[in-house]
Amino acid sequence: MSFSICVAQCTDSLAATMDDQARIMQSIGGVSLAGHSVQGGMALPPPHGHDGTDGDGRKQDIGDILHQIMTITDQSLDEAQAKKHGLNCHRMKPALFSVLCEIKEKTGLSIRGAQEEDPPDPQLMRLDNMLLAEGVAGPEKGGGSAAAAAAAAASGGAADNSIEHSDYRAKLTQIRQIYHTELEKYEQACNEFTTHVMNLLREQSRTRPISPKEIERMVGIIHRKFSSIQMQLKQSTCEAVMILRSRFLDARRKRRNFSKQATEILNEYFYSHLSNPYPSEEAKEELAKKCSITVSQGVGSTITVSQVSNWFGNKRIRYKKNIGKFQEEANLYAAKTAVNAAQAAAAAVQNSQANSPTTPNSGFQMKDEDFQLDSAESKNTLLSNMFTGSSGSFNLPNSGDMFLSMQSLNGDSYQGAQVGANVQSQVGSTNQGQFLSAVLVLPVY
DNA sequence: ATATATGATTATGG
DNA sequence: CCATAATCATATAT
Repeated sequence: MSFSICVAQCTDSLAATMDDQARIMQSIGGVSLAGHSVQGGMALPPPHGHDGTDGDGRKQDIGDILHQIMTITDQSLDEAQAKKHGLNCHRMKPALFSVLCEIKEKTGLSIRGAQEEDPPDPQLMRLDNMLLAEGVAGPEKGGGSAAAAAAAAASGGAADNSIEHSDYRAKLTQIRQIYHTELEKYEQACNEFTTHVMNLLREQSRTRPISPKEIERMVGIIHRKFSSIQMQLKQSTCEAVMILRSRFLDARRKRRNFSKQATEILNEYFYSHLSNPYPSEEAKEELAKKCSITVSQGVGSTITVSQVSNWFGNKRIRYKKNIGKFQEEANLYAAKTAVNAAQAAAAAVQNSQANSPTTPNSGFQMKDEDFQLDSAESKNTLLSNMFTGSSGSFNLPNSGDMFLSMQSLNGDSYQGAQVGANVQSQVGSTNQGQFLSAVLVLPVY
């Protein structure tokens, strides 16, 4: 058939379009639009039988049509619009249209079927779960108000914890807000685009057959596209959260030693309360305050209550684990407190300023009656600690070492001031000497 | 470069 | 929530 042959000669770019038309033309057989000139000057072939007697003229007509089609983009929008309207109004249009629909229905079924409901992407689910777990997705907790509420709630007990985490939380909130904003934006854009496309298709459905299924498919494609964009968003959000988290954890893990002074204060408390090295909450707060005060000159290394707790936890366990290693330290600090106590006592008794060259009592305030009590307690517990190896509730499982070492130092049993006297004759190391001399000062008061 | 010290975190139990 | 014990990871000493 000459028509189809001709059509087959079309350029590749037009082939698909023309193929449809060729089939349509074939299927409508003898029906033609002959005799009805179309607005815009496009003339359709005159009525002809299919006897093939007028092949050349027909070819010429078709050539014209093709030419017009190919140059249609050269025409103005108004012209095209008018032409479209003209076609729409053509009296044969309903018949043509129904045929087109029919064909479409047949061919469309084969187009579809291959791609259908894809299972939920496991990776997407993973991302969703993670975002949910990180609190990025899920119910909005009100951003700033939540942070404020949390801070308020924590201000009593774990204020430091909240402060430590506050900027992490702030950043997380920021990420969440961006995420939600973007998500909403995408959602909106998706909806807008969908309705736009649907309107377009509806508009086009007047001139070309579009089945509801096709629209549905189109919407599906759009949604898939947008959900893939959303997945990218989720992915980048996850990434941001991960980076934030790792940075935060790194920062937290980054260890900075306490200042010498802070360590001294903590050690002093520890060894003066060796029998029960469990500072109360208030005591911890005070220690934290003291430590941060003494170190105030440095960078803002504010030692928090939880840091004090950490310190005591570590200290207890490490002391208990290897008492021998801490002996020197224990003696040192015991001596310090003893000296201070002695000085305090001496000062109190003599009502004068008894300054010792070994320990310029700069860091310690003796005005405070608490401290004096502590000092008194420390003397007692210290002595019993040193010579029994254990005391109070802070029981030491392997206190034998200590006991032995002390025994080697002091073979006698312990009896109050006598101990000091006995030990005095065996002063060996400077630290112990310091301690012992300090102890010997005790009877002064 | 290796060893030790140390602050922080985690797991577990009360 | 607090204590302990183990562990991590870094800081500092050797």
